[in-house]
Amino acid sequence: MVRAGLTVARLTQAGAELADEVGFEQVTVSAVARRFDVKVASLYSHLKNSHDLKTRIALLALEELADRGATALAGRAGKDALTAFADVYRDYAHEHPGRYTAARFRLDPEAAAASAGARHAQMMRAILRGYDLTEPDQTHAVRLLGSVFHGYVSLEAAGAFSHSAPDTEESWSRIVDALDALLRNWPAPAL
Amino acid sequence: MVRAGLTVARLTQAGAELADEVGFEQVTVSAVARRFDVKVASLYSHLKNSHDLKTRIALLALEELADRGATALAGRAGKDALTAFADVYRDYAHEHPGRYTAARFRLDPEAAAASAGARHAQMMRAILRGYDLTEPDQTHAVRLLGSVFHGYVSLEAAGAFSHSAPDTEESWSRIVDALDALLRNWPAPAL
DNA sequence: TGCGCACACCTAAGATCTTTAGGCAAATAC
DNA sequence: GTATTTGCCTAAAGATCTTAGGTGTGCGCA
Repeated sequence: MVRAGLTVARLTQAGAELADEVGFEQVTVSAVARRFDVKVASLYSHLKNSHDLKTRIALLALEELADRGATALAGRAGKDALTAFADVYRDYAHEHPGRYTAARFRLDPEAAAASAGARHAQMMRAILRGYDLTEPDQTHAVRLLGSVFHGYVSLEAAGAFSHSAPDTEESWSRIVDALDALLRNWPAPAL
Repeated sequence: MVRAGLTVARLTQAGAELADEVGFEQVTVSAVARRFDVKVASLYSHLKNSHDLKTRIALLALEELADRGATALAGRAGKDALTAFADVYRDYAHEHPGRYTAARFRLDPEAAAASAGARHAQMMRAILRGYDLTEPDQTHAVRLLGSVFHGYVSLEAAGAFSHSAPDTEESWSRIVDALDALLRNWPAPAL
């Protein structure tokens, strides 16, 4: 019989495609096996288990997202950088909804440490260099940016904004504008 | 044999408790049946299917959250209202992680329409009455608030902030302060 | 108080997914 | 060209979901 040429990388890739097509929740070891026209058990020489597959897809998505972020940030600063980076998140989520969901998959500590998570945080800090924030405030701002990007994209994907005007495109750009304004006038700690 | 006294409400409640104990992902029709010491098939006279159960838990969580929000908002305005409402979200997520996850379960349109989603939006609009925003900007601001609350709480729950100082408590209050400042100085549309 | 009916819960069974154990054949190594 | 590695397979057990059809309980009503 002809071998299918399974590798962890190809399985992960296929899982990511599957996620975009049918949703990350529906990604199963069986479904991936079907896609390679191979018996389910065969995947277990490459993957530890189902959770392992999902973790790998999550790590792939985080890498891709970080790569796009890095590209977007190159040669940009200030509001320009902020906008470009924000759009990377939203565009990625639109193009790859399943992968984006995967990127928010709860990773166990070891996986998290090996993930591109740190790169994401560093890029946000790089953006903030264009604004005038003291060190502790920078951390707060990083968390705010992460929250807004992640929150907006999630809610939009969940359809939370889909039943009200105006369109989400406009809200997005107005919100990014607002964040820029906020970062330029970050308030001092309350008394 | 003694009847267990199954009702949709009790099943939903049990599912919600289970979600908080072992995570929303682990909530299964079988697990709920086990909790009532009843055969799995028995639940299918009360529930349409597994998805139905999850939807009901999600609706329950959204109601509870809206109730708490309404209580918090009573007699408050401005920043006071904003802070109280924000804390409702975060506290609920801490107290009931499984339910909070459930609240973000993707609802089909009919379920969404019957959900407390509209109450949430209305409460946010009520908060914004304490700030001076024109109508379209109010919508953008509602979306921003939703994004930040949801995003922050999700990322915190996912452990995204757990490996860096300062503590998440402080970031949270500084971020709410920042939102207040932003709402008081909402920028005009970019040219 | 007793009768009948509705329905609450059950048994049975098929389908899908996960995971492990052990086997055969194809690729690779010498 | 043989030997070894290893990729993929068969087999099997356990879990979940879901449907179909059966039985006894408890309530409404006479």
